[in-house]
Amino acid sequence: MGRPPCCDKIGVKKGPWTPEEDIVLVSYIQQHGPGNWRAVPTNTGLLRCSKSCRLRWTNYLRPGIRRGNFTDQEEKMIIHLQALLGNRWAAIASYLPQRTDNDIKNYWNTHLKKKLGKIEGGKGDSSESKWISKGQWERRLQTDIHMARQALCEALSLDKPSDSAMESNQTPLPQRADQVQTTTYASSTENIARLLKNWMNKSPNSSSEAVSSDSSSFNNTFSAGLSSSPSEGAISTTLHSFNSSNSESASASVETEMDHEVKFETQMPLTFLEKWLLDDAAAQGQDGDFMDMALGETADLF
DNA sequence: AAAACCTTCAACCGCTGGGCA
DNA sequence: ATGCCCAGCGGTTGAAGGTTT
Repeated sequence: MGRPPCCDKIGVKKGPWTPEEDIVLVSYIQQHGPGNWRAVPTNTGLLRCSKSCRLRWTNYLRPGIRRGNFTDQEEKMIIHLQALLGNRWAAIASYLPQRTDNDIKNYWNTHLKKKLGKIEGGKGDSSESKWISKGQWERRLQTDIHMARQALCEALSLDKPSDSAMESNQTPLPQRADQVQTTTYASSTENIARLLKNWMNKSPNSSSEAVSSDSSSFNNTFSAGLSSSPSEGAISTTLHSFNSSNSESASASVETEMDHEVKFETQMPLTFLEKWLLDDAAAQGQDGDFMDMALGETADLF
């Protein structure tokens, strides 16, 4: 009874991914773009189920992922959004395009929950219980509507040539509109270079000098390191073509993420979000307590 | 030095909902 | 209208590394 497994368990590998597997997956997506995950194990020869491939890509190999410590701003935003949306990590992650939902979820469970727990401990009741008592689903629904509206606005504004967010070149990172491709390229390069670096370091035959996280040297490394791979032909394609094919044939979600990334870096999303939420609440004139609760509680924490 | 305990996070599991025949 | 397939999501697990005793 029950739902059959997504893939037959026989011959399906589980556990941590090896650099070799990563490279095969990346090279496949390089050619075909993300999506149609069902076909990925068949076409690549990877002994992984489609879910595992998708997860590996979205949580680790996807371009634009930032790893490491969360900034104060990111932390505040997560707390903020969690108060508004609950444990809807994918929705929260859409406002932190450099972070995966899995990362945010882990960070919440390992860091923020404790942090909040300490602070809330002195206050008595938890914010969660408040939520339930105040009609959580109605509010979530409202938030969903707001999010949809915002997404539409953003989508429409992308077509405008003079987006103020795009004009900013004061950030240290290359984030102008004409540099988005470069950024994407660098990000994916960094991800893959990192895994290659680890791979090379682990390999007794390899020289650590051969690998650099510098994107300019990556292509050489990439082809050199893979000359014995079974899918050499696919892999020898440059990452530049990966980037361009990705941007052309990849799913809309990837493009949206890139667009989010540009805006995130240049526009202080927390204030933007707050303004949006406050404006909306004020316009409706019926949810002041909701905003007070969401913003007030998190504001106290810092 | 080593055992016990704790923390982190990558990966898995199972459920849900949308698309399609 | 119905059932199947698939992608996506959130909760959970467990291995690995770090810290404490």
